[in-house]
Order: sequence, then structure tokens, then C-alpha cells
Amino acid sequence: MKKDSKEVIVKAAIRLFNANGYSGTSIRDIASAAKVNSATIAYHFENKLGLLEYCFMYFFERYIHIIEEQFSHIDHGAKDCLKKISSELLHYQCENIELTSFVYREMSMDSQVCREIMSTYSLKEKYYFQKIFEKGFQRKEFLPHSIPYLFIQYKGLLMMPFINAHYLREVLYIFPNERFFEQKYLKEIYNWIENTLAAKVIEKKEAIL
Amino acid sequence: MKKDSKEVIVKAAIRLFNANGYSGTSIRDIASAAKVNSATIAYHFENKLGLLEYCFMYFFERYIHIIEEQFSHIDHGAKDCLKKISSELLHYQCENIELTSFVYREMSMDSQVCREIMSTYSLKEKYYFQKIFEKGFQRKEFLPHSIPYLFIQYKGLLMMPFINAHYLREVLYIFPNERFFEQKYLKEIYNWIENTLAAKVIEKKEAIL
Amino acid sequence: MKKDSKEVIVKAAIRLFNANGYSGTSIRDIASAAKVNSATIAYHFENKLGLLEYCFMYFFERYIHIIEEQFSHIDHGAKDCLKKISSELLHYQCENIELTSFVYREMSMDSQVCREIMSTYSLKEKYYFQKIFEKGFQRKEFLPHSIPYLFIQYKGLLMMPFINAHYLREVLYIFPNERFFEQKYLKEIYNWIENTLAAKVIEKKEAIL
Amino acid sequence: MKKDSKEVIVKAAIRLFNANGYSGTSIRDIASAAKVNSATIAYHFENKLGLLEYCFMYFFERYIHIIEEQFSHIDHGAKDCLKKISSELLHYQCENIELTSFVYREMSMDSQVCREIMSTYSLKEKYYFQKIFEKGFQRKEFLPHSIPYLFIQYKGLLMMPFINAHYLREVLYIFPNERFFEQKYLKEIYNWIENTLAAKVIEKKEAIL
DNA sequence: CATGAATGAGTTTTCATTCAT
DNA sequence: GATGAATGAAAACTCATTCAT
Repeated sequence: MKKDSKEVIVKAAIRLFNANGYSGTSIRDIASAAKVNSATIAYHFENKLGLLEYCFMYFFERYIHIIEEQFSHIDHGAKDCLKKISSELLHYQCENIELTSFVYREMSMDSQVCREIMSTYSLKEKYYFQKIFEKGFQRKEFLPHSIPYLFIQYKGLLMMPFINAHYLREVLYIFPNERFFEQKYLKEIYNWIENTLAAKVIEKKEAIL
Repeated sequence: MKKDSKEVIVKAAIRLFNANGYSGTSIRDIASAAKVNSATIAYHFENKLGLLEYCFMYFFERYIHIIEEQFSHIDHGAKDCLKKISSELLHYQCENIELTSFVYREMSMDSQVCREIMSTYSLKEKYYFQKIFEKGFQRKEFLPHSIPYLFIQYKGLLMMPFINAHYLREVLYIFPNERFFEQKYLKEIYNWIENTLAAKVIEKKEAIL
Repeated sequence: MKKDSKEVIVKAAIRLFNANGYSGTSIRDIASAAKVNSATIAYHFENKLGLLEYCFMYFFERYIHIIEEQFSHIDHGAKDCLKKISSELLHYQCENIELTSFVYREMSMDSQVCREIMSTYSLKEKYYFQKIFEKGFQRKEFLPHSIPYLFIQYKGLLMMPFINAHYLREVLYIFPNERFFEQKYLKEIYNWIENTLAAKVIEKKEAIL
Repeated sequence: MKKDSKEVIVKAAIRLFNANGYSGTSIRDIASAAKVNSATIAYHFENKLGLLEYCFMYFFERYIHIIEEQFSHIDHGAKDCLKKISSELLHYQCENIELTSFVYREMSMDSQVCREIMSTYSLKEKYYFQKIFEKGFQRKEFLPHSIPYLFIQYKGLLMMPFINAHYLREVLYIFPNERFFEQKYLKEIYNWIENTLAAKVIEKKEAIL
């Protein structure tokens, strides 16, 4: 008999926010999708913005947690650490495609909430990756390069399939929700780490000499 | 007395759509930003959706035109062709940051309009890039690889700085509107083309020596 | 090359006013149906109300003219005169079903225009019919009866098929535009004139025998 | 504190729809007449059309109910049944002049809603009257005649004073809301039933023989 | 004689929110 | 915890009209 309406609401909200965007989704759409009264949403989340913030937190708390957990094993090597993080984050995103997709899209807007999220989670994230890159440079695991530009590429790799989920499906016939995708795409990321970041090839040439 | 109101409206719409999203922007916001009566927007574009479609066309018509023009010189080599296209597209996007940013974000939504755009422009775009990749494989310019997965990476590189323009500015202190960015980022794309797409072939040859 | 746009506009207006009512029809609907610019309507009729008034005039001028013409032959007998008027009015209405239908409907509204029309045409009409009924009573052609209540019935007979044109078609499968209807319905009106208006007098006479 | 706003809205709507027509009445006119917020109308009736449909139902449900109730006593004779129905319907319409007037006018339009109403209520109504007429023919209570054409006349009698309420008042000085009218007009209908439908006269003549 | 551009006022509708229950 | 009723504000859209050309 327990409806656990809060969870039902969040599920519905994620689905609808992903499909129509935050502004394009009305409280009543969510209410009727979750089969609750729209006043119930106000009851649980105070207002529409509260629901958005909850979704952001729900995404970024776990996102940052993954990074923090793996970062603690950085001593095993920067490259391994980065690979592990990539694997875990990709898995996390694949398991939460709609949430990931909608959060990334909404974060591209210049709103109060987004700035607040950036100034906490994005800065934290940047801090950890900076440490990893720096460690990699120190240990000669990574080829020296501008960290921000590397980071753009890395984030691009990680975000792209989720921001453009529809495009992948309709145009490229790649389905990010299938297990096969996760495996194959992880290899691509590893590839990038090996070839662009770690630049084995050059090291090979050096090895030959 | 000629106000050329249509153009003024589009300019204002692009700016506001980028800042607040399509759904988050009201016709009246646009009207007052363009200093016209809101009925004038309906007169020129029928309704709000019409204005969105116009913006999409405005972006994609020129986008596809660039690809088509450069594709005609594919005989000079697939890699050169791809580099030329990348250079031109990056330039086009840098010159139209707001439009690019908003179009890419809005295209990530699952709406009627997006599906229509995809089924025309995205398919065309895919066609040309497929040809380029195939030509590159034939001529041994490119290392054989899954085209769709290469394409995801390439598109990711091209789109990322514009979807996350705010992030670049606020978190990474990279400013996509500055000339310096365009030059530096183009090198990164060239790098990807050389190292990920074409690289190993050459390296292998060297390795043979 | 002559478009005679005024006539085209009136035609379109009558059709649309009949289908959707005066308020339910926009100037632009009419303009696009008549394939003219909406400013052209303003040019010819000053404004929307002017177009309505024109339609009313167009209907009632000819309507009253028919009555006046037949009334001049009242010396041939009130019953014959009434029959002739009924025949001519029914024919006129059948030839202008849409106009008739829409005018009668619109006249049921309590507006400025309607009151003006009533105070001219309806009063004139009433004057003539009153004269005919009175003449009929004098000459013992008609059974004495309250003129207003007779008039309600008579007008009801004459208007009903046009006000409820759709009902006749969809529910009763009677088509007021077909020639057969006009003939058959005229007999019904004659019947009413003979049996309700004139009948009993004769019957009573027979009953006396 | 209970405002019973739904009922208040319907009352106001009927009055205004009658005075200015459905299209000529704005939601805000109704809202301010009913002293509620215009959103309250949307809350109760979804939209303007919903309010119209509600009014139609409100009229026709009771209208059909009267017919059905009286039809159950058809065994007492078709003529008596028809008289009883006429009496009750006339009374019902006199008690709801504005609603009756506006519904009949609006039903003359060729809209989706009207077609739906016709295909339910009008067909039902036709069914019952057809049965009554047929019964009357069988029992020799009524003179044989085309049922549809009889029905046009009968409906015309019943509707006419309400469609043309203004005309009755302004031109004929007959006031459908006064008790006197109902009594007098009912006699006219009875007259029509006796003289046109039952044609007593002929039977009288036969009786003499 | 006719029109394309533009508009102010007004329309319906939608929305997030509130509040008594 | 949850909701039905109600609302003020604002949204998109429609409309009749004007005016320079």
C-alpha cells in the first residue's frame, strides 16, 4: 500500500525532464505521470526548482563519490586510476542514461542553480582530475600537455554519448543502454588514454633507440 | 524607417534561447529584446516553434554547405579533406557560439522538430563523413576502425566546447570566443586526426625502419 | 484579370459565417478563403461589422422586395397572396441556403445591428403580413385568430429548415438544397395555410350541411 | 465559504452565451460575471469547449429524460403521449429560456461538438418521436403523412419561440418568459396536433355519415 | 485598387503555487 | 502525508485594424 511517492515523483521527473527539458516540463505533467496530486510535489520538494536541485544532487553526489573513491588508489598509478574512474563513471552513466542526459543538458544553461553546482561539484571534479594528470606527468605516465585542453577532450568523450543519446540511436544506430555499448565505448576511452594521453607510440620509438 | 525586424528578432532569439533555453524563453522576452511587438514575431514566423525551426535551418543550412563544399575536394586526400572541414566548421561555430551552443543543446531533446532535422541534416552529414572515412581507409590514410565510434569521438570533439561554453569559462578559464581558442583547439582536433585516426599507420612504417 | 474581389469576399464570408458564425469567423479566415489580403476587406467594407451589415442588407433587401411585389396583388385574395409570397420566399431561401441560415441564426442574437435590422425590415415585414391576415379575416378567407401567434407559426415554418439545415441533413436525411425539397415543403406550407389558417371555416360550413 | 463555483460559472455562461453567442463570449467575461478567476473555469471544464459541452449535456440530458419518461406511457394513446411530451418540453424550455435559446442557436453551427450531440441525443429523440408517430398511424389516431416532414413542423413549433426570443419580444410583443405565453402557446401546439396531425375534421365528417 | 508589414488589445490556456481539509 | 479546489500571473496566440506603398 506504501506508494513511496517521493521516489515515484523523482523517477517521473527524470524521464520527463530528459524528454522535454526542465522548462518544457510542467509540475502537472510530472504529477500525472507519477499519478500523484501536483500539491504532493510541492509538499516533498517545496517547489519545481527544489525538484531540479534534488535531481542534480542525486546525480552529482554519486558522481563525485565514484571519483573520490577511485582517487584514493592513485598510488597504483595515474593511468590505472584514470582508467578505473572512466570505467566506473561510464558504468554509472549507462545505468542512469536519462538522468545523465538531462543533467548534462541542463548544466549547459547559464542559471543560478547551474552556477552553484559548478562552484561545488565541478570544481571538486576538476581538482581530482588535475591531481591525476599532474601525477601522470610527474611519473612520465602521461605525455606533457595543457591540462584544460586534455580535460575538454576527456569530458567530451565521457559526456558525448549521453547528451546525444537520440542522435546515437536514430542516426548511428548505437544504443547506449545496451551492455555491448558500454564495453565497446570503454575501449575507446582506454584507447584515448593510451594513445593521446600516454602516447605509447612515442615511448615505443624511444624504446627502440 | 526600414527596421528589418525579422533579422533583429532572430538575433535576439538566438541570444535568449542560448541563455535560457527554448522553453525557458518567452515570445515576449524576445519581442522586448528585439524592440518589436510580440505579434510581429507571429507575423514573421507563425509561432514560437516556427522561430525555432528557422534558427535550426539557419544553423544547419550553412553547416551542411561547409561540409559539401570541402567534400568536393576529397581527391586531394581524405585526411586533408577532414582537416579542412574541421577547420571550417570550428571557425563557423566560433563565429556563431550562441547559435551553435543553443542548437546543439536543443537537438538533444526528443521532439518532433529534432527528429525532422536529424532525418535531413544529420543523415546528410553522416553520409559525407562516412564517405571521407571510407576513402581514408581505402587509401590507407586512416587506420581501420568502426566508423560510428570514430564519428562519436569526432563529433564530441567538435561539439564539446560549445555545449559546455559556460563550463569552459567558469571552470577551465577557456574562452571559446577568443581567437586564441580557435587556433589552439584546431590543433587538438588535428592531433586527434593524426594520432587516433591516422597515426599508427605512419608510426608502424617508422617502426619498420 | 478582373477579380471582382468584393463579390468573392462576400461569397467567402457567407460560407464561413454560416459554418462558424460571425464571431467564430476571423477576417483572415475570410481573406484567405477569398484569396485576398485581409486589408482588402477593410478597404471594401471598412471593418468586420460593415461586412456583416452588407450581408444582412443583401439578404433583407431582396426578402422585403419579394413581399412588397406580391403584396401589390392582394386584391386577388389574401390566401392566394400569402401562398404566392410563401412560394417566392421559400424559393429565395432555397437558392440562398447559406446566407439564409446564417442571417436567421445571427438575428437571434441581441446585438446593436440586429436591433437596427429588426426596427426596419422586421417591422416592414410584420406590417405586410398583418395587412394580409387582416384582409383574410375581413374576407372570411381565414379563420379569426391571434395574428402574432399565427405569425409565429408561419415564420417558424418558413425558417425552420434553414436554421436547422445540418439537422435536416444529418438526422432526417432531408436536403434543403435539392429541388425536390422545395416542392414538397411548399405543399406543407400550403397545407398549413389551408388547414390551420383557412380550413375550419370551410369544414364548419360543410358540417352545417 | 463553500462557493459552489461550478454552478455559478454555468449560470453565468448560459446567460452570456445566450446574449453574445459562444464565440462572442470570452472566458474572462464569464469569469468576471461569475466572480471567479478565469483559471477556475479551466479547472472545472478543462477549456472553453468543455464548458460548452457541459451546457449541451445539461440541456439535452434533461430534454431526453422528459421524452423517455412520457414515452413509457404510450399505451394510453399516441396523441395523448405527444400532447404530454409537448406540454412538458414546452414547460422545460420556458423554465430555461436562455439555455434553450442558446443551445438551439449553437446547434445550428456545423462543428465537431454539434455533430457529436446530434449523433447521440438527436438520434434518440428522433427514435422516440418516430415510434409515437408510427403508433399514431397504426391506431388511426394520426392521418398518414411523411414522418420527417411532420417532424420538421413539430420541431419548428417547439423551437421557434426560443430561437427568436428577441424577435417575439421586440416585434410581436410576446414574452416567452411569462406564464401566459406557455399556456397560450401550448394550445397552439395542441391545435396543430389535432388539426394537422390527427385531422379530427375528417373524422368528424366520417362520424356524421 | 490592393497589399505586406506591423501592431495594440484581447483571447485562451498554462503554470506553479497556496491552502483548507 | 497527501489532496482537491482555487488562483494570480504569465504564457502563447489571435484578431481587427492601420498605414505606407
